[in-house]
Amino acid sequence: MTAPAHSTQPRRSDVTRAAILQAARERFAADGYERATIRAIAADARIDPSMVMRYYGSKEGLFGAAAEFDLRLPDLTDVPPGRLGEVLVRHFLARWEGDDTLVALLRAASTNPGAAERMRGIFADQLTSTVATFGTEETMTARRAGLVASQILGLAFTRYIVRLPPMVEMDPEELVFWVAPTLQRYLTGQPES
Amino acid sequence: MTAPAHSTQPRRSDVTRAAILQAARERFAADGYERATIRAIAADARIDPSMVMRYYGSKEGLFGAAAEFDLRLPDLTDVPPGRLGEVLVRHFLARWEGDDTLVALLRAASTNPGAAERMRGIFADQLTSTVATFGTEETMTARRAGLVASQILGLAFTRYIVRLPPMVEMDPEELVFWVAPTLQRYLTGQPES
DNA sequence: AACCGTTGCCAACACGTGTTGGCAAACACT
DNA sequence: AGTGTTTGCCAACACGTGTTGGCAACGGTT
Repeated sequence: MTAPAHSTQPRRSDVTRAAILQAARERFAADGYERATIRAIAADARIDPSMVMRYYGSKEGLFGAAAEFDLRLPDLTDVPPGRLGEVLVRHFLARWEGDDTLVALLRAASTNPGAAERMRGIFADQLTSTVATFGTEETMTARRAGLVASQILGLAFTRYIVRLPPMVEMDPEELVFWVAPTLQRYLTGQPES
Repeated sequence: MTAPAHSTQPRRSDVTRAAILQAARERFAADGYERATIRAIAADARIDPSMVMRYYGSKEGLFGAAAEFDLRLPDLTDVPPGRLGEVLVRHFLARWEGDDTLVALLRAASTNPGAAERMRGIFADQLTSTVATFGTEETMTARRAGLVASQILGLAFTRYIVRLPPMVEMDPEELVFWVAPTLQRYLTGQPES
């Protein structure tokens, strides 16, 4: 909102903007939307709180920018149909170990309506469209995607948010071993007769 | 803190206490820990905010009282071993449709460390001990319980918190159909070789 | 060198929060 | 009837929040 939105020339303040964004992601991920204060984020980024306002307009605007997230779902067309679940779990685990964004979004979605809306968008659009590539019937596709989301988000929730000890201790391979068949069935299992 | 803790005679203010508790549960469930204000809870209970403090000491104390929760897991010893998953899903769905407490705890656990701790306690103690009734090896039992929790909480999270449309629209029977086999495998499936 | 937009900080505002102390009415009990 | 306790409300405090406006230093352009 400071310059023409589609201006492509780099601004001198880009490093500051990036620092703010990273600090915001970390704080939102660690504390959730309401506990993460602009002052704390600004302190992490070593700048004045008012800078955050100038560059991102408001706290909600900052969150909107910090919680931009792409699942980066792989192309599943050339995956053996029997290994879809396994590929998906692996992808998700790799995707959010080391990226705070999803955790931030997850934490915030519990209390912030806007964040919940975005979460809905991500899993409705990105996941559903991926599931649809090899699915058939429309409402069934949506339900399969929803079920996959329920297990995936439950995994993330128990492992990264609540930190249930057994879920934290299991290494990725063991999680894949247990969870992959679940997703597999949600994706390709035969619906109720 | 007002009277001898173990006094069993009813106080005249018990109805007020109960009203506060119910309003607190609803607010915590709807808004999460930080957004649910003492003033709003007091207004719902048609009482002065200072009453909340007198009866529950602090906001955290109020939450502690409001989020007291028992999973009320049924005795699984006389359930056919092949239907454990089904029984569990049914129980959970019935348990928290119409009781805000778990939703309140779930929302709060995302941002409030104390709530997360309590959540850990509930699923570690209650669920694990139930799983242990027919389980064998100790760390394996804990992991089975964790996996069950991941799917159960993921179900609750997507259905009641984020409200993913397909997860909201599915009726309980359909959820049972899909999720029961997952829990069944987490409970009785053969571990990694 | 003079100019103008950008980057940054400081101080402050308006507001909502949890929390407290005091005081009046209602009650219980002798 | 009189006394001590309980229940409730009011007003206020101290504090942290998001947010704003002004002002100094800097950078590039002419």
